[in-house]
Amino acid sequence: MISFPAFESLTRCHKMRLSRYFLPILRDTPKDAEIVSHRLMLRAGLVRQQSAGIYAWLPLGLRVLSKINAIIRQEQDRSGAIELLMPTMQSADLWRESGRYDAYGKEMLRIKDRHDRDMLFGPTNEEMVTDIFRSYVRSYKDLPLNLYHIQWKFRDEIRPRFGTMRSREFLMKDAYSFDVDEAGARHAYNRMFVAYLRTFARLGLTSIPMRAETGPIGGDLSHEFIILASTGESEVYCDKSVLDLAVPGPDTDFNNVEELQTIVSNWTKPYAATSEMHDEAAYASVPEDRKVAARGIEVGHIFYFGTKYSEPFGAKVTGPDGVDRPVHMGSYGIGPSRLVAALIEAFHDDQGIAWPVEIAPFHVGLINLKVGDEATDAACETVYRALEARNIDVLYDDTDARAGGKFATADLIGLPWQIIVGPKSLADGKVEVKRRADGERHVVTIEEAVLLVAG
RNA sequence: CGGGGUAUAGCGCAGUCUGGUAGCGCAUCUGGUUUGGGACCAGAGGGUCGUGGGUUCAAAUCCUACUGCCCCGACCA
Repeated sequence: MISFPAFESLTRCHKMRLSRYFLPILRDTPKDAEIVSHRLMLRAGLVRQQSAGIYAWLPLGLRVLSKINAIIRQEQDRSGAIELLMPTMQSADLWRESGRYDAYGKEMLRIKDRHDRDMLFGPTNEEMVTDIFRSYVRSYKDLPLNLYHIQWKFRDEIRPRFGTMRSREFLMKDAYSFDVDEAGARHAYNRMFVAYLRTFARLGLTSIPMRAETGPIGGDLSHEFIILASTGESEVYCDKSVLDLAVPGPDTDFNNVEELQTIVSNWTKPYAATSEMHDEAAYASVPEDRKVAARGIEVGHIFYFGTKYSEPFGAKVTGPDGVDRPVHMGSYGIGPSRLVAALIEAFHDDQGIAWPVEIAPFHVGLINLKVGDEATDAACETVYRALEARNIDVLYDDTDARAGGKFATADLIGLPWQIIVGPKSLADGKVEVKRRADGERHVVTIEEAVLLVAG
């Protein structure tokens, strides 16, 4: 099977000249944007609003989204999930089978095709994936199975707001697990739990799993993954000790039931709940100096729902005893388009965005302070080619703008490293390297600069 | 869905009360002077004033209907 990271590395362009790029920077803040991530996404040319809660992803924003998706894919694949791609448009008949065509209400965007058939823009895919499953899978030997896709969803929110944080059209990674019994489903749940911890950590985020509403099934198998941010929509309460837990490493054995259960148990032991699930009595027993009451952004949600869909859909497998049983299912969602906004909430300062290295749209911004000058042009070309040779993503500012404007743009779009080439340092054969996150600068030779940013 | 706003050049706004044929800043283009943290001078281009209907000699401006967008509340990756 061709893995997506390999596919993406074939198509990704590693270098770009700003003079030839499409990067519409806004100097002024559009008045609609209330929260900092929304402002910066518009100003840095990541997205453009096309309608209420509907956004076009501009080239720089798409690069970030793609990098997030690549990390999500790697961790989903590592945990044993398998990617497919289901359509955005779905037939209403499928949703009538589960009873959700009526139950979903106005949040579902309903459409009629030319033959007057009832269609809808999918807000989620439980029905469709269950239909796919029941069409092909007959035996317990084919389980466990976890199918996921990354696809656009539409939920006709009453009031979309906060840019891509709460949009109507949004990208979602949704995974669906199928197991022969509840014990198997619990292990499937734990696999996703660990995959999520790893995914958010790789994105540079500290995520906290919190008990969430379980719906009709009950039990303890639903968690929201929350990152702390003052602009978050959720009120959260937790025991600070959860922040010190070690994230499971890449060598985690996802087939080892005990190992995963131990990890999940450790992570769910400290108190952590959103306001809906908050238990004052339990919170009161958390030592005073470890209490955290804050706001958070929900970036992931996992839950087990047993046979809620498999039963009405007749999604059964034949067990070793020859008896057919409906499969036990769970679903697991991450919102990449929301994550872009959440990441900016977590990584910005007064000058603009400061992307974590893993998901920065480019790794390096190469700034030519005197375009047209033979020496600076030549030095920049040398750096540009050296970075290209090492497959380091570079955005080369070869425009003839003034120094101040270039610095402002570079800080705004927030690439992790800036290599600044100007006559001043070049007089000594040096260039300047600036780390965006903390502003630390080094005046070094070109060779040293390339090594420095290469890490 | 209820409440409150708003709609004039790519962005931010003035002009509306008191009707007379559209302006400012930024951005863009041209020329010049500049050039290490968002320069300066001179010139230029760009607008069915959200849409439809109405009043009037005349509508961005008054009346009316509609629509888009934003904000505040209850639901959600």
